[in-house]
Amino acid sequence: MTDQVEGASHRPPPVHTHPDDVPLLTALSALADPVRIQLIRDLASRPDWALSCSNFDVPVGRAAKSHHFSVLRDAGLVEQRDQGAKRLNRLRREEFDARFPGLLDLTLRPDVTE
Amino acid sequence: MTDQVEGASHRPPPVHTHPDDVPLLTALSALADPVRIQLIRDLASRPDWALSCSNFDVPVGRAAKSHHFSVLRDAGLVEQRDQGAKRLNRLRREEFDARFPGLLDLTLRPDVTE
DNA sequence: CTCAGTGTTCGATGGCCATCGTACAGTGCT
DNA sequence: AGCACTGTACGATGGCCATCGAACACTGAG
Repeated sequence: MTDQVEGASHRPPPVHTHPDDVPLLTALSALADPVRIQLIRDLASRPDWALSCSNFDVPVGRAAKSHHFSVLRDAGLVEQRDQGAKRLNRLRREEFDARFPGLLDLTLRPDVTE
Repeated sequence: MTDQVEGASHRPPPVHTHPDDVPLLTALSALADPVRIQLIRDLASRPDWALSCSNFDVPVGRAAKSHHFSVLRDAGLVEQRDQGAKRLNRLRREEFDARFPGLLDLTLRPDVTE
């Protein structure tokens, strides 16, 4: 029925951590990984909620990918929303930037990769 | 004689990497460590060349400390200069900030530690 | 209901890294 | 020369983490 009101989701929604509750060390550790940097950049190149987890092109299996998204959620970098079987993603640009000014911009700059 | 000209140092000078040659991932990995963050903060709280390696109050032995300074050098964060038996340190504020704007400021902010 | 697709969880594994103790090399002082 | 101090190099160790395969749960479609 494509019902938006009677959600009745029989699946635990993803647990999020707000950037304001994230220690600096956690944020830096989350960003200090090539796969996660790639995920963030891919995410930034598309509109919010445009990509589900399986749409990301990274050289790891589903299990590892799921793990990486968990790390990104805990670091306040990514928000997830369930829609059907898919789990849609959004980069928490403004909130994360308010907590760690400039850090996300730095990560998204293509020239610092060398 | 406390000669400044006839240095004749029989010791290999420390190898440095300029921040411009440092990939983002290297910089983030270097900063994603509690001991190194402490070293950087201690360094920032004193004038340039004021501290030798042994002066830092970090809960690790000499060997580990030496390793950490090596990592910081490779990440373009610290410059070292030999003076006698001591090895003096300087935080490469401007150069590093030119390459990764805001990253060092973020690391030095005391409130993001939580 | 069955099936294909999506994502999480679990246990196991391999590798990287922070740390330590020790030995060693310079340096300056007596 | 002898000594105390500073820092590095080396080998070993322990722990953490990224990854995988497999099993499982949920979803929407046929």
